[in-house]
Amino acid sequence: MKKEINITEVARKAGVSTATVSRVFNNSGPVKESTRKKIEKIIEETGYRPNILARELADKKTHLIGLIVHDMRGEGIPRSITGVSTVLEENGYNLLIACSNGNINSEIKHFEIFRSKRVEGILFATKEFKKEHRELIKSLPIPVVVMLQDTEKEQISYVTFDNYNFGKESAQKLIDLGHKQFAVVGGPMHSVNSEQRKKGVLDAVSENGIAISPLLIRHGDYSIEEGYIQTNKMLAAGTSFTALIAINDGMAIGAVNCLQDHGIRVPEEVSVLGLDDTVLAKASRLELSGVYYSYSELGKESARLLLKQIQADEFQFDKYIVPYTINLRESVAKRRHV
Amino acid sequence: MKKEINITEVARKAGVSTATVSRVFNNSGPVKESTRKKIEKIIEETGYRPNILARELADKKTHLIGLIVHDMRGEGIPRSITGVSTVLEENGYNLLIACSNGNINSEIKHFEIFRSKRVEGILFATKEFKKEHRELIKSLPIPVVVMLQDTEKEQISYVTFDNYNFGKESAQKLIDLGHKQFAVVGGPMHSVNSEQRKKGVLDAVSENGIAISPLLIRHGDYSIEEGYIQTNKMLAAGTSFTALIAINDGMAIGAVNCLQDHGIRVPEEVSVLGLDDTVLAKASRLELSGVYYSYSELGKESARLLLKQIQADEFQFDKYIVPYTINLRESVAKRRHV
DNA sequence: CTGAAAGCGCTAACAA
DNA sequence: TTGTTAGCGCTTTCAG
Repeated sequence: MKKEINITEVARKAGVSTATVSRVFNNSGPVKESTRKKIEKIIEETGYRPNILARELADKKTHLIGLIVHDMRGEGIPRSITGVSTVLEENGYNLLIACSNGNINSEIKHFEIFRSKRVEGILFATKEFKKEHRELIKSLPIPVVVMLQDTEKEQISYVTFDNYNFGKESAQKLIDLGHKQFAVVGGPMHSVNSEQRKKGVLDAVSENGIAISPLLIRHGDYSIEEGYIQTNKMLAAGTSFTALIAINDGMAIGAVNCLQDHGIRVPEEVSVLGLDDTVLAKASRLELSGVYYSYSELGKESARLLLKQIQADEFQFDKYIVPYTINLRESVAKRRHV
Repeated sequence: MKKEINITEVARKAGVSTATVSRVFNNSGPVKESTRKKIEKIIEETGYRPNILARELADKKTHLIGLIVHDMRGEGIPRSITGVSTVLEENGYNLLIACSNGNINSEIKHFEIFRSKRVEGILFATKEFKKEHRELIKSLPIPVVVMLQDTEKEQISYVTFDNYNFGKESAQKLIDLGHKQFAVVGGPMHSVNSEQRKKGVLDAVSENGIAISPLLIRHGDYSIEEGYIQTNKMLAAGTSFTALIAINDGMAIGAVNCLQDHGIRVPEEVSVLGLDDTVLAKASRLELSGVYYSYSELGKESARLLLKQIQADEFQFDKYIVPYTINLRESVAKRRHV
């Protein structure tokens, strides 16, 4: 195993001082052309690479950002990470990643490790934002930006999607198409994002003076299977509906499958819309309607917000809401037989 | 912005030397109970966290692993990363990630950066393994493990799937079901993984004395759309087939869609198999057959291999082939009308 | 049981 | 144009 060579070694071989080598490497001062050449030759020959740690220790800048995520399955987070990575690279920062698997102890541990590693800021995505998180983050001497959660009331900087509003606007679109009987398949009730979307939907509905049966509000775990199961239960309930909104596209697919298995035509009899628009939407035969929001953009903005705070050397509360687009496709139609 | 406090500061406040504080923090030497208590109190009060950089500089161990990937869309790589992350965490290592977007200059740059950051080893996933990669890696003073590529002939350690064999075995299964007329939708021809799978399929076919028309060997970019388009072209060619193998499940879905649009029943008239088994396979109405291999396992094994080399302090060539399972489901049937 | 001091590799201020 | 030196924060002998 070859060893890395250090600056002293290079200096010795070149018969100069370390300061001169440093000047050559960083172009940080005048060096006579001949000595520069000589040193460059040695660097070339030895394959010398400065030990950045030493430099970082000296000027107390690591150019390191820590990212803690709870899960990397699903297409959202990886795309966000790509966005983060892009912006960091443009700014000469590196990315330290930890995956907590939703375990709060693991999250806390990684905040600690990252702090010890002297990252200059932390990006944090968790399933559920708890009091412990708030306290931990408030006690940190470096800025933190929360991703995919609304931490407005904790006054911690965040970047997220406009869950409430696109939920509301989506429902309004269906209402505008004449729909009056709704069914909703929400996500897990402890998920803030899912609940916000659901609230948007329900608010739109009630603001239009439409009632919705509690039997037609169900919850699933985002999977295709659950979409199927919950839709099945709603059909069994016997209360009819002409529009179904699922909190994500996986469950929307399950819903379509279930409806079709019951001989119910989509969209002629029931329109289906997912509040989400991932690769899954494209896999289904029927072109599924959905709401698109860019995870990559979310990652980029999160990184930008964080770098801004690092550069400003202060943590002002800040936030960014990523825009969305509602894509109505095959699975949605005007209500018939009005 | 609060500042991080250092060991000297703690020592001063406690009225002891830095050596003693260090001993307390690391439990690395005898300390009188009363002084220990005193120091622990100060640590608690000040929230002191040692600067790991300094420690790392001192003992030349960063406990850092670098990971360079070309792309994080798709479900494979993120799952691999999770696997890597799990193993590294168990072993007290941290993960530095860079996304190259398949750009070779970016890849090289990150090898450089990681080396300067004194990572102890590098995991590398790229689309196409080039001569430049080989040379760069051979010149590095730290071990590298290549993921998702067979770098046997370059004698660089790697972890990958058994592409050739599962391609071959899958085709054999269909042959055993009586199929004699095959169609194949391969991936991009420059993709080694895809070509290996294809070769496996073709070898199985020819070893069984079956001929396959060149018109029924096509290539697509892995997307559902391309699966559709290429299948369409094969149907247009007029040569009939009873079994279609797509190099991944996305294209298999496209193929199924296309066949059904032509009124061809799956699997009654044509069996369809994807050499891949992701979330997409589950999204299709028809239960798609596929080959499953664990990306998470791939990540874990890659990390283990790398750590082993780091600990052994030598780069012996090593490799690991992740096992697979062939899952025949609804989309595959015995050949009828034999 | 505790402290003084050297050293990890590099940068930057100050001299020469 | 170049070298000397101090110092970044920590660990680790070596003395006491």
